[in-house]
Amino acid sequence: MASDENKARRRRQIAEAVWQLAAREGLEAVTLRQVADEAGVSMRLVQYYFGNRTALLLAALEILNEEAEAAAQQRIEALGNDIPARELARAVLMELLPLDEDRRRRYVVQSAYFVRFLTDPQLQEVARTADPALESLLASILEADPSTRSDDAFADAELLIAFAFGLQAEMLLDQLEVLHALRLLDRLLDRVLGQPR
Amino acid sequence: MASDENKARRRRQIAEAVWQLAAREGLEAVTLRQVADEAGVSMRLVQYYFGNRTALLLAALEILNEEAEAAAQQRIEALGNDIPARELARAVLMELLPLDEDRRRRYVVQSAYFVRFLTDPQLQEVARTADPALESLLASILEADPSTRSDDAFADAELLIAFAFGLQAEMLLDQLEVLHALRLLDRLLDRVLGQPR
DNA sequence: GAGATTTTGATGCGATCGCACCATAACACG
DNA sequence: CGTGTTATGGTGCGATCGCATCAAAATCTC
Repeated sequence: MASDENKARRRRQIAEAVWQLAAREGLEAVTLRQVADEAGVSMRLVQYYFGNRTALLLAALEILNEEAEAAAQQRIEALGNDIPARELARAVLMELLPLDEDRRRRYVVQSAYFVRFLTDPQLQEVARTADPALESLLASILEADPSTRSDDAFADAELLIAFAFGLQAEMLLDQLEVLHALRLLDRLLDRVLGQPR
Repeated sequence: MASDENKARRRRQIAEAVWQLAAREGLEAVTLRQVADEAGVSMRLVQYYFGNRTALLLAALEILNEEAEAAAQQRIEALGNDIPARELARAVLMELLPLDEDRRRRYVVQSAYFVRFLTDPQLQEVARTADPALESLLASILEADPSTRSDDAFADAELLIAFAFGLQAEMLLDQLEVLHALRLLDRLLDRVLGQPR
């Protein structure tokens, strides 16, 4: 039936309202009534599609993560296959930075969920199963680089990703300009992979 | 008058209740009634000492930051003056990690405020004026190290601190063990300062 | 012990919250 | 065309929120 994709579209539309509200006023402003207003639908519809508020917040996060991964993969694949490993690793790490309004909004929302993970034991499981694929991906990229002889590519990947998350937070706070952040990223890549030139 | 320090004690006691609640159930659970219960005083007293909820949250953060800085400074000064620059830098960075319950609770609370900074324009100023001293401190430590010839110690300091913040987040999520985090920190120090041995 | 300060109590007001109930409009499909 | 699923709107209930008001204890200070 076509109603399935209509259903998915509706859910996405409502989830988008959740993101918008969360990014603008925080997760505690994500009430059923505000979400309904933001999405331009009735509060009853939000209940119809997601049940209760907890389920709404959880589903909105899942949809956000799906779209984020799809967008990141698309942006990286657009670079082509024949770029140097260093450039590829750089692109993966840059994906974690709020370099446009889309990603900025996304990481603001993710930060809000991050804090909830720290106090809500029910959500804590979701956080743990979300990321480790990222480290593996980056590690495999680093290992494929002939010019790099790292004794532990996975450790380097973990190191780089932790650094990128730190940059992300400081950029969200407007403590760090884009160009400055990229300069630090390149500096770290130099230290970890060896000078490129 | 001695009432001034009594007043400060009372404010600290109530602020402590704010931290406890925020670390356990998040900042949105910090209501005047809950804070009063947690502190073992009447709600009226919380109003008496802090006025409204906004002022309470702001004051609780300021007191938290003051205590954090004092504790960090004390812990670092306890190391003595004659330790190598690398060890000193390592100690400064370790101070940013949740290595005991005190710091864990503190960084959970700070993370909650961090997210509020992203949406509350009134608080955004506080975030910007909080940290830059940390980078300067670490940069001066790095510069004092004769075995290090960095072209830009401040950039190295920024890099290391961003990385430490990333570690902090992953540790708070229990995605990273303490020993693993310290191994990554040492690995990065090797890359930035040069191998120690 | 008088006077100032600190602390508590009871209580109410308007607003908002999540959630549920009921009725009905729009639409798909045999 | 009738029937059943899907989608929508309106509305109220109990709970909680921040904040305020009026009054009075309890404690401290000199």
